[in-house]
Amino acid sequence: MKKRRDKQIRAAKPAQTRYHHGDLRAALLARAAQSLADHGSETLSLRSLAEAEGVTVAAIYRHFDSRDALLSALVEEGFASLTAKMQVARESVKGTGVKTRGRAELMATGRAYVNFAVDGNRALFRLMFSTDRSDARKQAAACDSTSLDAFGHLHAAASSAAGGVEHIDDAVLVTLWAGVHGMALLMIDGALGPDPARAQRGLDRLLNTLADAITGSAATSKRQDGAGS
Amino acid sequence: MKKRRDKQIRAAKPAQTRYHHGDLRAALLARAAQSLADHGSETLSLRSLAEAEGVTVAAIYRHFDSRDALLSALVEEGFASLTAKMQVARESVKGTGVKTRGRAELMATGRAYVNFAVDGNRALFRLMFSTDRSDARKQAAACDSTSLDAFGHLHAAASSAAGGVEHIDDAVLVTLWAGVHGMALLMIDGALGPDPARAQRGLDRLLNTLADAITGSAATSKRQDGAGS
DNA sequence: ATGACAATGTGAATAGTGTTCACATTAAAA
DNA sequence: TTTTAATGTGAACACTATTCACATTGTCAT
Repeated sequence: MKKRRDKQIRAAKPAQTRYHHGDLRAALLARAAQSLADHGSETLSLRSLAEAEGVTVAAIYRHFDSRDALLSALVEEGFASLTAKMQVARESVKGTGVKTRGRAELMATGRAYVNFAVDGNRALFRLMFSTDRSDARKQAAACDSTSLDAFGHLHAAASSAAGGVEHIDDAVLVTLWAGVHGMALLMIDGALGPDPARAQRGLDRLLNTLADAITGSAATSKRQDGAGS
Repeated sequence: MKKRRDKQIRAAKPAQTRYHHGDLRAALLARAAQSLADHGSETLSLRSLAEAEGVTVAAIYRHFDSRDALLSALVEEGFASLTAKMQVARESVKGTGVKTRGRAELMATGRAYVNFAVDGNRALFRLMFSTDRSDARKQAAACDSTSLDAFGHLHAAASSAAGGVEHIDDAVLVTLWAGVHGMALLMIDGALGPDPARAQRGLDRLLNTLADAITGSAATSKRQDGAGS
């Protein structure tokens, strides 16, 4: 069977057949995001998008230069959403003790990174870090701004974990990013098996280990907090 | 510009126009692997593959059920190659001291994982961990066998690092896998910037930190070995 | 209000794609 | 040698993205 680009995205609302749609660009993005979440990025056709919106394919090209451009717009939204979620997670950490609060911030931020990817944004997350879209301009810009925003939040959280101290070793930050990034992708791809608790334990261990490395404390091998159930 | 599935894969050798190709399946796989490395997985067309091999598109379907099935065959080759490289790397570690040798094995295995992905297998590596190919059967099998082979090598290396037969905590292993996996993908996607040394330092720090966590030793924050120069 | 103009949507056409099918050719088995 | 299974061919089908000349509409200055 051929992997069709899904035809029946959603039946369009009546849309009193007026010539101009009103806000087509936003509508297309919303429906594309839905289709992306439902069926992945490869099977996402401009034709079905247009049909679902009660509009012609060519109309899409008044708002996006190409299919890749539309995907890039979704990616941009995705990065904004990711950084927002990380920020919210970090700021919503209550706690008095400086050290324990820093660790909690680090863990909340890391969990937010992974949860964003796993909770309803699997295909989007993969797309966000895929470089083979043809518009390298957007990608370069994204790498220097949006993507690094996420990195910035990890950096800030790590700083808090270090007790507000500046200048966290870059190698540690890269390790942190790689850890949460890899965990997110392994979970998305189902490589860790069907048990979600396994990934959860792994993530907690990862963040605790890195928090220990950052604060310089030791004897973390037996740590279990946060993984409780 | 449309993202064409590349037309000019390679001019076919004369191929004395005999009706039967001889070993079409292998030839297709080889050329597909080349195209994958050169231009990514999305732009890989059966038509160009067939043309390059001096054969008709339909002939491909005598050897593969679908395009996805061909890609899955490449994925299988990829996992075999990855695990082989990991094994070679781990076995080629010389050393007398039990502890230092274990650590060296862990680092060699982890580096092999990342190097496989980065050195000429970028698109393949992404494909290997992509779940949206339609043949879920192969994927499930791959998850239970080939993919877990790689995990097995990480496990063995971690065991060595622990100084022998110890029972390594699964959460630590997952952390290890996530770390090298994420590092590989961040490097592939260029998220770490143009400086390769940065990723190298990050990877070394990651592996050292995890080796410390496994052996239970402490005070590793200042460790620098392996990241030399 | 009216005209000019830019924004937006339409159809049709082009070129490329995976997949299937009846048929042709060849190698291997009986 | 005859039969049979494997392999390759051409032509279709149903998709896809992209582009183009053209039609319709909202907006803004006159």
